[in-house]
Amino acid sequence: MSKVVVGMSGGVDSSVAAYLLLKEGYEVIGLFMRNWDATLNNDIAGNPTINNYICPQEQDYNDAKKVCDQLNIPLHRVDFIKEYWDNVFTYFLDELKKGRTPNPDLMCNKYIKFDLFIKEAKKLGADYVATGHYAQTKGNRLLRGVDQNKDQSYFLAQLTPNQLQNVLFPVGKLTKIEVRKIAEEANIATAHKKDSTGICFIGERHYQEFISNYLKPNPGDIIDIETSEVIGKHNGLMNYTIGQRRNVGIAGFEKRHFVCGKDVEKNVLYVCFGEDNEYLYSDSCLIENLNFISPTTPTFCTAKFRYRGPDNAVSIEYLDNNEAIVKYQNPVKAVTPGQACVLYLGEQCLGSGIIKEVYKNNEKLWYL
RNA sequence: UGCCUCGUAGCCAAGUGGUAAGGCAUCAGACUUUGACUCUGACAUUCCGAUGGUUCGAAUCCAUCCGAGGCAG
Repeated sequence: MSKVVVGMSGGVDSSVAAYLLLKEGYEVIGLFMRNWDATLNNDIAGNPTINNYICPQEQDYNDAKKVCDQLNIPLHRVDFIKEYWDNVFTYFLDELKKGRTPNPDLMCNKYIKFDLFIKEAKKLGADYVATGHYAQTKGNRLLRGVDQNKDQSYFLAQLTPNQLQNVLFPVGKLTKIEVRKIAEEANIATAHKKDSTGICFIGERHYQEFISNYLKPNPGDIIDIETSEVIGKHNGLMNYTIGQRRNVGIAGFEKRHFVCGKDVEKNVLYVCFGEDNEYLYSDSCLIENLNFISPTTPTFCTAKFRYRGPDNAVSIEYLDNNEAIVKYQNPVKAVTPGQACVLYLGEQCLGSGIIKEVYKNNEKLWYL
């Protein structure tokens, strides 16, 4: 009988994953991992649960334990708090300092869930490793999850084929509604638990307050990129991303404002007005850390520039150093350095790169 | 000092006699394993710089005062 270690997060998806694997006849072992400790990590300001009697990570463990008891499978536990800090959170902060918009969850999957976690699972004798991700594997290829609305392949697009070897995503062929239904019918304890959101393992936070625990505020000017007028003060470039409208702190203008750029040297935040302002659009970008999951490297495919963003038709020019130029068929709004450009061919997720520079009419956008 | 303009919620800003548009911000919520984006709802209950007056009735007309800016000097 094949042995599969399931990453139990304490949510419905991994609970149902374990349940389904049991029904399929696997020997199932649960493994819970904890990667964030608010006290150790000085996560104080903007933490809504800091004063709770029981912290959310422990509550999640208790939920995972409850489910494993129900399913009559063992639950092991491992802490990667230091590793998460070193590999994911440090990267996150470094990127912010550069004025970019990092995506920590991609790195979490690359360095923690599909690396350290898998190694831990192997120590437990795993033939396979499973998680509750909405994605599908085909051999060591990656496919989108069937539920278009929940598809999480975007977050997995920095994994290597090797990392996807012997990985199972049991809920990837289901919709969220079906997963909830299965959980209900099987009376699984987490059947009605709310979906988790926010940075994985950290949770929802008041973003600016959360960051203030780690990066000092650094106020500077907000400038209207079209008139060069100073129209306000920002409290640190790390608090803003391209395309952002809320929490910018300026008001009194006819049209809606959007963040369209930042200058780390001058400590300036650029904004523009109107939903379709030209400064928000680009027609190509340079990506780095190009990672291919698929063995084929096509010239034409589609690309997502943000999680849950639309698929855009693109063409690709491959360069050296794991870099490539991605040209979009139509201009795209708010393509942001630091975010992942994830490439798809139909349902297959080909791989991804991290957006490094953004261009329009063959010129690098000076304000990004 | 003479003359002129203006003073509406946190910020812009309609409304010039009939009983306070709208936008932005903010707050709450939906959506969401990245900071978004998007969507929904709330948001000046005697109040429109202050005080008097005209009027059935004024933020809208008149007077004075306070405050901001401009022209002349």
